Amino acid sequence: MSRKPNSEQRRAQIVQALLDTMAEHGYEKATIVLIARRADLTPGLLHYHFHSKADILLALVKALAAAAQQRYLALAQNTLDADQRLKAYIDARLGLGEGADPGAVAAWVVIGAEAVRQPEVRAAYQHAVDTEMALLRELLSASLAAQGKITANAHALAAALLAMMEGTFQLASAAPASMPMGYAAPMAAQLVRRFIDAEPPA
Amino acid sequence: MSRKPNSEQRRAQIVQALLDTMAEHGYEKATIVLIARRADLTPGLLHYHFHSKADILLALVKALAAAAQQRYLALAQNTLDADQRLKAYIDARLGLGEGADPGAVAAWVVIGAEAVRQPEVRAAYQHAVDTEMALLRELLSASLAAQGKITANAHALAAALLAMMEGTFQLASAAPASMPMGYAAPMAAQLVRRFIDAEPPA
Amino acid sequence: MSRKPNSEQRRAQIVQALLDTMAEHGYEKATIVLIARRADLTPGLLHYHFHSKADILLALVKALAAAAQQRYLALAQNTLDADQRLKAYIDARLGLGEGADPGAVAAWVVIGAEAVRQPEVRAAYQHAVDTEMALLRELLSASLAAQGKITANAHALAAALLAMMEGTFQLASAAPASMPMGYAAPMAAQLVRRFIDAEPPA
Amino acid sequence: MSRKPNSEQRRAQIVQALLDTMAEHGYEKATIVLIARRADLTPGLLHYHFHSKADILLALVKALAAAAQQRYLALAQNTLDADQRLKAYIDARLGLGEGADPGAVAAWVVIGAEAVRQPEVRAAYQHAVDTEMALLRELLSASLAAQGKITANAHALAAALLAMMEGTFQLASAAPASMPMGYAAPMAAQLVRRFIDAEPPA
DNA sequence: TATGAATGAGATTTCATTCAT
DNA sequence: GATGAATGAAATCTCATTCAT
Repeated sequence: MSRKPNSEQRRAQIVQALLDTMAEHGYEKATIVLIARRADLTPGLLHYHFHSKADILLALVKALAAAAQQRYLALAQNTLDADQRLKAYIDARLGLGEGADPGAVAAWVVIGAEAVRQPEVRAAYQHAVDTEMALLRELLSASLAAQGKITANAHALAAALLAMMEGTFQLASAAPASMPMGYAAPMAAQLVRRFIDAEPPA
Repeated sequence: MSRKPNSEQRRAQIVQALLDTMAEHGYEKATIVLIARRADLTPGLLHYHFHSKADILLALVKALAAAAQQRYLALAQNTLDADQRLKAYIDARLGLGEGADPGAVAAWVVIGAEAVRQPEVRAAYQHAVDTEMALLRELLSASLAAQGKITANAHALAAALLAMMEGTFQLASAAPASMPMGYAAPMAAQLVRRFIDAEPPA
Repeated sequence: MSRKPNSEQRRAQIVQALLDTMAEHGYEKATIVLIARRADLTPGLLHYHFHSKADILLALVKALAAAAQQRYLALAQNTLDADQRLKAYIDARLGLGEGADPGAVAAWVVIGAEAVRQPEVRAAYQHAVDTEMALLRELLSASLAAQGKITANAHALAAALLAMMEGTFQLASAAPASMPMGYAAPMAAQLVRRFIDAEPPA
Repeated sequence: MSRKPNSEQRRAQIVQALLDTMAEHGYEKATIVLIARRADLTPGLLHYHFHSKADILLALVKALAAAAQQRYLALAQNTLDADQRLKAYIDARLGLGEGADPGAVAAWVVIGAEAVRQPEVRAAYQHAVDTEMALLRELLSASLAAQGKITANAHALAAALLAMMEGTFQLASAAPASMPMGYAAPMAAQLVRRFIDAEPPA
């Protein structure tokens, strides 16, 4: 409201700088000075725009969650059939599109670990997970229903798929050399497909 | 005359204290003082037995990897058939047995994030991942072969399954409230089972 | 709007405080807290202006070397004849003028010992020695030439004179009670004088 | 007296280890563990044979001073004439013989710096300097007298020569690359020779 | 808004010395 | 004599946060 015009831009700039710095150094070693340097700002200014370093992290978690939500909305707009939407979703998350921003992926992994100990981060992380779970469940239920299958296992299947996604991020960030390239999206799609095919009819 | 060395037990004690402390506070906030207090030792003694805090972490990574390897060996001894061995493996990793040590799981998640930025941790983490991948691939290949299926996709399937496991640990540690309980092991088993069933014959 | 930088004066202040503290306690016992106290600053601030304690030492070495260089320039400006310049130089270094800052002399002695083990200090120390050697050689060559003597031994003579100077500093700092007072400058001048007189003509 | 047979040998072993370690790391960084390792002993044993680390240093200073004294006695035994004895002394101190143990030279330089701040070391250092001064003065007086010269300046000349020696050690240890090789002994001898030659007759 | 110096709490690490065995 | 673990004090360094300008 009373913020000067460039405030929002500054905040975004700082949040992005935290993302970049965290992907490289982790959260604790992403010092205010390093973040400021990356953002091409001065340390003092970061505390003008954010109350604390933890606040920047929180803003980042929310920004990443919002970006995911955004991708969902873009996806939901298309009036594709259920199977195509599910396929598109998996590709968006695990395909080359996601791999195109390894920094965000690494930052997300670091955030996941911070969620283990920081209650506020955990809350934001859980909220993002809940949102994603709801979306996934919806996509899977629709796909199951379209095949005339029971939807009772949609929840558990969504959880397994989400875990696979999070684990893929983890492994891509921490052990890229050990994983076969490009395996994730097609294999996930096929696992889901065959699971659905084998489900009993409704 | 001379004093009896007790380094090995002290080191184990310290490593265990790091595990406990890390599970609760993360790596950076697991200070030497906290670790020492948990181990009921003085801070100086930690640096007598380990060169640095990073060294304790490295020892922990190796200990956890060795423990996993140990579970594999125990498993391999049993002369179960391929399917039973695969099922037992998944249960051991994702079932209640694994859940019985949530501390180790949380520590592993934190280690995964540290691997993003610490080269030496990354190397040890990757080694553990490689070992696990090799084991998983062997189990899956055997199961596929036993069904008379092609084994070409064993590698990608192993990667997907490993990702699902790592992601399950992550979600169990950081967003336990959001996940359906006990979903992981049976759902993973079923996904793999149906995938294998749908593979073409060799 | 923005704050005016004062780093240069702070750095000089800190370097001077290290000099004072080192002259009294040596390098290792010149702790950050002691230096800060002497400079009337907080310990943290020292690390804001210098990366490490070793960096302060390096700055001190360079400052002392620069001060010596400065004295040379002031000396060179005077258009005295060769003999007078040489005499003035020896007096400036070994006479009461130099003795007027026993702190700097003691600090220089301590630096010489640190140069034995710290490569970066050694490099800076060597550079100072090289500069001094070049100057001395020039002064001696001019004096020899003015007398019509060969200048082949100017280098070795310069080395001997420099050694005498360094040793005088050492003895003045570590064993002042054992040395005859005020012997250094006149005796050095006379030794050089008689050496030159006895050199063969060019 | 009541010490066990190997005590003296152990002490010598430890003192030598301090010398070696100090030459490389300086006094403060020559830790008990490093010294013990160099002596192939255990840390605890060092404090059995010496009350404190400072005590080992003191023993080292005395050992080095005694070794110099020893060289004097060996020298004095020879019934050379005054000039030859002086020449032999300078060679023994500054010639290749001395350069053959650069470790002892470096240790002596470090001791000189420690003498700036440690009273007990200073006392021992001064005693060594006094002894050396007395010897030098005697040699110079004898040489002057043998030439029929006045001996009034023997003290100041001895001081200058001692300073040159100490400075040579300093420069050889801290700036070896900057000094002409082998300059020290012949140049010192020549400086003294020409000084004496130019002295007035008694 | 913006700067950058300044603070102070706290972290890791070092190490002489002690001491039970 | 000998060992090596243990202690505790102290050192360097880090860094989020504050604040005068």
